[in-house]
Amino acid sequence: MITARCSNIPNVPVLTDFPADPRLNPGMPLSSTVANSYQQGCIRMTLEDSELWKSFHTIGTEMIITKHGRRMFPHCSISLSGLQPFANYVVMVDIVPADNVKYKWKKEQWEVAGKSEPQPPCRTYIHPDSPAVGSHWMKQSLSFLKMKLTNNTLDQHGHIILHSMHRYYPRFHVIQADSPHTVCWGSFQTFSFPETVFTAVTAYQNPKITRLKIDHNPFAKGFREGGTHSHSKRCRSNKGSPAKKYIEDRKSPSHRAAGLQRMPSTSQSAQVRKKPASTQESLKAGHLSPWAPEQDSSESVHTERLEQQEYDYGCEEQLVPASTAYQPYRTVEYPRFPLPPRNRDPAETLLHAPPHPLSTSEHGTQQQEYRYSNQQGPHSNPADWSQYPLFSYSCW
DNA sequence: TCAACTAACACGTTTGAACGGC
DNA sequence: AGCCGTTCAAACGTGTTAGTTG
Repeated sequence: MITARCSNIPNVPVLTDFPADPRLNPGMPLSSTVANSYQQGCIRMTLEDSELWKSFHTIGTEMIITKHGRRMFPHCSISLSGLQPFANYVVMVDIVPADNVKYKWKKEQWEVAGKSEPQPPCRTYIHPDSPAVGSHWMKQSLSFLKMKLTNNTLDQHGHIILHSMHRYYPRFHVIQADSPHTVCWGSFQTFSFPETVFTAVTAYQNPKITRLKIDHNPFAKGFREGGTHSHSKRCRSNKGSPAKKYIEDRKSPSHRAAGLQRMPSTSQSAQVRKKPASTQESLKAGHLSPWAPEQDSSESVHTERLEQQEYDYGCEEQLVPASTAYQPYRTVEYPRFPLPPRNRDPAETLLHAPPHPLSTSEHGTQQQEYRYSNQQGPHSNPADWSQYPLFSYSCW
């Protein structure tokens, strides 16, 4: 079930424990009808590990943020198709608020705890392979494994700055550009996935999330054994540990004969290719939270409530059901300057200027500045446009 | 008093340099 | 000399926990 659609707002999933009052959820997507303005040759994006994401989403994904930066788990990994093989593209991610409230964990569930904090400086993580030709991007999946989240607003490492106890979702941008420094001239498309919404936390609140992470995150294997991961449990001998066995296995002749070697490191490889059985088991075990989508997220992204919303992010964005490759019903192109010949009304293009995640009603000024900049043409120097979230951060 | 946050901790995984064999 | 596979230690990433902060 494809649910891509056109709208002026970020597309986020519907979480049924969100407060019913739409004023508390201005970031919720509109349930607009699917447009038929399919554009030939437009880009498809697929979320890798969508089953894993769904497993977390079902419970209510939480992402740890720390002062020094913490990776996401599950991490963002996507695959692309429909790019022009020999054209250069820059792929980037930013993380934007899913709504304008903050939450608290109370009595085993999330509750609204008031209006959101002023948004921290929004940063963009540019995929380290950028820029690369379309054939490169389409060759294999793109992993944003090394992207880190922090709650340190003074962070100097370029990590994505978020507020704890707020909900966010990642947006993926594909920009046709020869350099990250020219992305502001490139035509770009924005994608988001309904199951990637998460709550930023400094410590896990929902124990189900902890268990799920321990089950799937290789770095958390030290916490797998036992129901409670007490300190005493962790202080155990290395004897028979997975790592020890791993080293021993690699030494054994059978290991060599079987060709079991350490995989070459690559930033492109998806960490979790197959959903372990434990995920399904945990789902079967009744880990369905009251706010979980009760059906495939690709079918759950529309709600009536959303139709009431008018939330002007000044952008268009494609909502991508993760279970299938995205089939664009409508694409958004932000043309270069000077404009290449396109069958598009330039005035319309300006209306769809790249979104500023802060461009909520509270941040209308910045949004206006952004649009103004686009209308005026290229910025004179990087410093001019680095204030805008899409161009503020690169990771190479 | 309580919720949120921080740093330290121990453990597993990843990385990459060094080494040896061909 | 160059390639390939193996080894291994250091660096990194993880969730937990106790203490701190507001």
